[in-house]
Amino acid sequence: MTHSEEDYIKAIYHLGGTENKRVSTNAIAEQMETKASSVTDMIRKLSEKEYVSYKKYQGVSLTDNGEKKALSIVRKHRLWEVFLVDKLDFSWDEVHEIAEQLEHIKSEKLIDSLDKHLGCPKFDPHGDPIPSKSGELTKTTKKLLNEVELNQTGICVGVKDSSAPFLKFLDKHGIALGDKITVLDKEDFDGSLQININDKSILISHQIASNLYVRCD
Amino acid sequence: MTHSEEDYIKAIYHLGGTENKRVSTNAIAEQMETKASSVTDMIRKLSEKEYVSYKKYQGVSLTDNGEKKALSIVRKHRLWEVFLVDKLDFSWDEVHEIAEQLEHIKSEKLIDSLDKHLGCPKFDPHGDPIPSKSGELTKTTKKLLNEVELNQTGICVGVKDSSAPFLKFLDKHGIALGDKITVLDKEDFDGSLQININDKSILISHQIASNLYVRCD
DNA sequence: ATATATTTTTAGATTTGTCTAAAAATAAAG
DNA sequence: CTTTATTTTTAGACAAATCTAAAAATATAT
Repeated sequence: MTHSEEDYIKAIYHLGGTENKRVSTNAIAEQMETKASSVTDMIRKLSEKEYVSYKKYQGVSLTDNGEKKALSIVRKHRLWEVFLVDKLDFSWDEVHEIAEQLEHIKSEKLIDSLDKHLGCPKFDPHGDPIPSKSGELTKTTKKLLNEVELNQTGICVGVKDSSAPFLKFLDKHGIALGDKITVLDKEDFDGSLQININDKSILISHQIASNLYVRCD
Repeated sequence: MTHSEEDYIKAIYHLGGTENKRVSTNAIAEQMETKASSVTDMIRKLSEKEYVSYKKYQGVSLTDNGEKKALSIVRKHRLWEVFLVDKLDFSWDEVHEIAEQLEHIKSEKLIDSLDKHLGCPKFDPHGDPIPSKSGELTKTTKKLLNEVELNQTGICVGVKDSSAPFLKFLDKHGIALGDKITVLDKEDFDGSLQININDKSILISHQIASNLYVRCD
């Protein structure tokens, strides 16, 4: 399987082109920053190889085989992200591009060993689940902090707004990736939240809360 | 710089096509398991990009720029080999193929971090020196054990014969990669060697000695 | 429902890296 | 110093992945 074929499979997967949902040619073209005509060509090839089911003008969806392939690529991508953050001290927002390259390295033993070396992590640095070797996904929803219910606890796994000012704000108030956050109170008036983080209780605005992703297992 | 271009540069480097020594088209073709005509084409391109100096029918040699590039690729290759052996518990004879893929990953920060993470190693698992970031090579000769002088000490860094029987022999007699070996005596009669290894003194045949590489710093 | 707009596909061209087969240059041998 | 053999280069073709421009199918709007 080609580097490029893998990229297409992954794109279709991320657009949700699985379990009977069909994905349009244009959507894939946009996702991959290429032209629709190129997409049609590649889809033809993937269809012949039975990674996708394709009907002219009706879009594509992954076959079982294609989805398995997609999950294996996603697994590699996310494991490498964990490696970069946990072992090489990259910050979670600079690993994507490199993982995009590393995910194409071909060696089953390499991925198995890497997985063990990292302690078989279940989530990547952005809080997204890592598919198991057999392709199972831990189905946990990552949600915005303002959607978390009262007295529930979540782990901070990412940001929606990744602008420098926002990241600086988080840094200043001691909110970091991996921190455990409990929602103590919700103000009806302006939607601001009283939260517990690192054994301190602080008040944060709705705008902050609606840009912070947490995972509640 | 393309994946393929990098492969050619590396091949020329390994054939010694540096410092005024020219390498023949056929030699490159053989090394890369491709055809001479393909080599000519690629050499043209590399010549235009000034990575090699090329005169028709006279072979090629790397320019300063090309050599720098080659050293950077070799550096990546060998650092990844160390990673695979030291961190992922690969054995030193199964890492080459994977490192061949990993050496093409593009990220300066990645290699710098990897280097630090591994403790800035000076040699790869085969005993070959790892070029520094600026392209300097520790010039130590790796030699066969039977070429080591009396009372000199070397570190076991590889084998010439990598057949299963030989590796089994080494295992059985407790000779492993990284072991310190001192040559205590040489028998004129049959060339066998009395060596000290792991605080034990043993006698090994010339045939064994002439298939074991050591590094004497 | 018919005209218009959008999406998707086709047809033909391009680039990269490769190949085969034939021609040209160099090296080796008598 | 010719003739033969080897090496290297050219010429032309091919597969992969892409693009542009035009045609075909589908969707939208009045």
